[in-house]
Amino acid sequence: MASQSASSPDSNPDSLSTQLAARGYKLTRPRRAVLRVVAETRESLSPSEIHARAKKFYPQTGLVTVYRTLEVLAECGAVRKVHQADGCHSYAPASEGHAHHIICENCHSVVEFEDCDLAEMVKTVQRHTGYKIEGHWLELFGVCPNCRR
Amino acid sequence: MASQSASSPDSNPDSLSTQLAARGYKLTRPRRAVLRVVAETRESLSPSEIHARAKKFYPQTGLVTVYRTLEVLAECGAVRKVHQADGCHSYAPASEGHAHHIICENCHSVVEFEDCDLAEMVKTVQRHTGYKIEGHWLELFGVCPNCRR
DNA sequence: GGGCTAATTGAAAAACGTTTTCAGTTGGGA
DNA sequence: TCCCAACTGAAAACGTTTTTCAATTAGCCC
Repeated sequence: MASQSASSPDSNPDSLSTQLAARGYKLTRPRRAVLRVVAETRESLSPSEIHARAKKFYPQTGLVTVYRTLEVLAECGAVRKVHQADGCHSYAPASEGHAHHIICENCHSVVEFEDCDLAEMVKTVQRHTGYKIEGHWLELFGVCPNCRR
Repeated sequence: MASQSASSPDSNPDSLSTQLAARGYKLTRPRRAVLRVVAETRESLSPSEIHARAKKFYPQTGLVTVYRTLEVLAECGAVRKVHQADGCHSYAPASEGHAHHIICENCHSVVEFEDCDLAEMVKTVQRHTGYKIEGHWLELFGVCPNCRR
């Protein structure tokens, strides 16, 4: 079942805050700013885009702190790095557990989905190549409902 | 059916050469050097690794030219950018047509495979999200036969 | 084979994105 | 309120990629 990232329980700023606190991280102003940016977006954003937006909430926010906060959020699983043709330098909100992204080629909006049954394919490929397959990585590209109009 | 990249017809230096010529590219010494490196490897290599190896064949080869040649080769479909956890800065030999890579987490060796039947999944995801899905991108991670020993 | 010309080259410099360093600041428990 | 480890931003360091430019070279034409 697919779910809108921006409205999933885990990218809600409150639950993110408590999740950080639970892991012993302090809830500082710049972190709050980055959290808000991530929670409010439906697009994948580069660190510097996130920095620009975070400054609207807390103008002193430094780019360095954005990098550090993204690292923490990725560790918590709240964001995921998104890999695109032009590089792998943006982050998208993510909910818990195994999930993949669909990215709109037009507006970069991102939606998560979980239906990825690759078991059959993995078996075949293992048989053909002799590799022991331990993980996979899948992204879909397309056009979102908004941009189709 | 899976195929060893290094032995596929398209990463063979000769056919690569004629392919370049067909597109109006000149066959210069540094390009030959990069071609040989790509044709001979079974791993995914970063531009600077490729540069280091290319210098064995033509010592004057500049790193800039490696970047430029990789761009040309990617355009011809002879190499593909490989995306890994630590970044997306390496290239793997690629044969023609739609294919994906399996990358060994231990030695970075790369094998291609073509069995990717995602049609069913794509249909489901389209229904659930409203996105019109136009492409996908899949990489498998695992341990190659050599490293399993 | 020799010469011509556009494509290609390497070195240096610029431009990026990311990480490290460090002295000063701050969140949140005692 | 005080205290201290966690955290911060500015500056500098760093590695990768791109741009610039004068010199070189591949391959066509004669």
